[in-house]
Amino acid sequence: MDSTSHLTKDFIRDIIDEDIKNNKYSGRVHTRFPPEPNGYLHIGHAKSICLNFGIAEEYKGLCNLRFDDTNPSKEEQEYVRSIKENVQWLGFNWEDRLYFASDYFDQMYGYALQLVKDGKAYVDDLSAKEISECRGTLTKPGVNSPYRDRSVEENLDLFQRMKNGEFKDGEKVLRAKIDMAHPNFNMRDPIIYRILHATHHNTADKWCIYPMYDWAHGLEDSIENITHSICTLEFENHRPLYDWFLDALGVYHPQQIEFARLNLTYTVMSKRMLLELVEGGCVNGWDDPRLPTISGMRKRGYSPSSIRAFCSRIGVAKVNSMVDFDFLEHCVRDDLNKTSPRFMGVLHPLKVVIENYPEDKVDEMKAINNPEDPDAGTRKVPFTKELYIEQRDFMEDPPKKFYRLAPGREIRFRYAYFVTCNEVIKKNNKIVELRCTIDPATRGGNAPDGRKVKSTIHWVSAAHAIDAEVRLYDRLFTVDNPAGQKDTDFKEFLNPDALEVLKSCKVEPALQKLKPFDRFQFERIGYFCIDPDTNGEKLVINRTVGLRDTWAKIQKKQQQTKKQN
RNA sequence: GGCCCUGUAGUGUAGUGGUUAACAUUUUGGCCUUUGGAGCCAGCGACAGCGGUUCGAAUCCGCUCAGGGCUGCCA
Repeated sequence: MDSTSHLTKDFIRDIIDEDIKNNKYSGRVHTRFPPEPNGYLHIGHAKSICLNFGIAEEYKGLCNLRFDDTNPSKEEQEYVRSIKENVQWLGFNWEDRLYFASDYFDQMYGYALQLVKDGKAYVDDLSAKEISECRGTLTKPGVNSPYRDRSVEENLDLFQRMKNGEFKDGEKVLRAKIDMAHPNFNMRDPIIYRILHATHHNTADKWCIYPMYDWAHGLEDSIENITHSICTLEFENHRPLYDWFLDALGVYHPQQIEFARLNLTYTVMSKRMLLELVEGGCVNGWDDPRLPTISGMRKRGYSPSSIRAFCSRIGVAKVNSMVDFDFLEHCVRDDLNKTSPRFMGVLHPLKVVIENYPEDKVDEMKAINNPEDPDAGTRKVPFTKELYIEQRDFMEDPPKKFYRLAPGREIRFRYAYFVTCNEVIKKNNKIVELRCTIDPATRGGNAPDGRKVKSTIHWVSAAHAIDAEVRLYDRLFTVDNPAGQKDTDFKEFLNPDALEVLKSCKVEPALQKLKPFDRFQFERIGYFCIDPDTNGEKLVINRTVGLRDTWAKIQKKQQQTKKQN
């Protein structure tokens, strides 16, 4: 894959290289992407997907899609559906390797039985609160449960009765017998099974005991013959337990490797916060284009390849870091620039009348579809006497360095003519119309006498324009780290201007042919895509990201120097 | 107070005992241009600190400092 191929190796690929060299796992590479189906995937998951599936591709190995569905109280089929869709959309293929942790519940139970028989696990009657109290603190060792030394026979009996539903939620748990004084909390007799009388999205009411993450995850990896179990940094302290379980059972033992999860400025990435925004109505669902969810980004107009390129280019390491949102935007512009067809669209229309142009004439101007891609060809754009241009492309009293249209000034209308503004028509002191003339000799955009103009602007024929609603998206939050502000709820930093709806935009007729999710560029404005709200009556367009805007920067600077003086 | 992990330009990464410390992004100039887009050229900008080992340390060792994680019957 072109843009997604990594330029330099990271520490994970170094480990894999070393393993292959040493013939560990007989040179196999088998990874997995193991989401819990309790929410929609976001750009942080994309990093993990690209890592796991990407490594499998590079090493000619395999990558499984596995749902880690061990907690029925939080999980839903709808999330399973969306996750599968997102992974596919990103361009990855799990082939016939779609698995559910819940498919292994029988095997996991069998392994638990083995652990009990080996005297390495026991049933504890302590309540959740008591267990917590016995666990000790960061500096004080824990104390043993009074039930820790039950006989194997008693434990076996009790555990089977737990499974048979003889006890209520929370009455008993199965715990590994490790070390209550261990400096690592995860090793202080961790809970393996809890009682939960809940209906599971996959196994329905078959089970009333459910395995805990630490017990389940290593077994899932082991059962699936995974070689490298890649997860995020917060599981570092769990690795000794991961290893302990697999060693205690004497089963196939993959290795866990941890990397730093992705953080992005001006957004939030935790499922809890995303859920809060969705359920609190701060956004319109999980696929709101303001959200960093895969579904939201898709609707916003991000291409799968742009996301893959981003994930590849940010690299993988063990330092906690915060990637600039600017970099994501750079990656999407970079990708879309090469692939997007260009169109002309006017977001804030200002009428222009060409005085020296015949009333009924329609001239088809030839426009290039994509200057980056000659194969994209050309199209015809109708030019007529009455046109719309962008309000910001005209200034009655232009400041220095404003090169666009102004009274008495000649500029170029893209793919059309040199145009001179002669008169400004106002109503209530507001500019409502411009009277201009063209130089007929400049048709196509060049003057036979070789004279130049300072700028080129886009336009749309009034008679042919399609009305469109354009939704402009901006960053979701006003601060770069909304989740990291002490004493203030992250929602306080929501950007009220993250969505701006423009109802009366005028776009060129060729847009009619596009379908929902089609991506394109409005020349001189930015990258956009068709929103699925589009129907026969209404054309709705989402802005993915604006073009780099040098004039806006100059303007900003001019205003700043004005303020200083 | 314990255990684990991590410190390289503003940001993200590379660098595995000898390099003018690299790349990308950001930013600042300039060139080019029928998108003030794209592209091209140049510039600014970093090894957390202190010791040690070594002819030589961003790299190895020690200490200090800083950041992150760990006390769910969540994952």
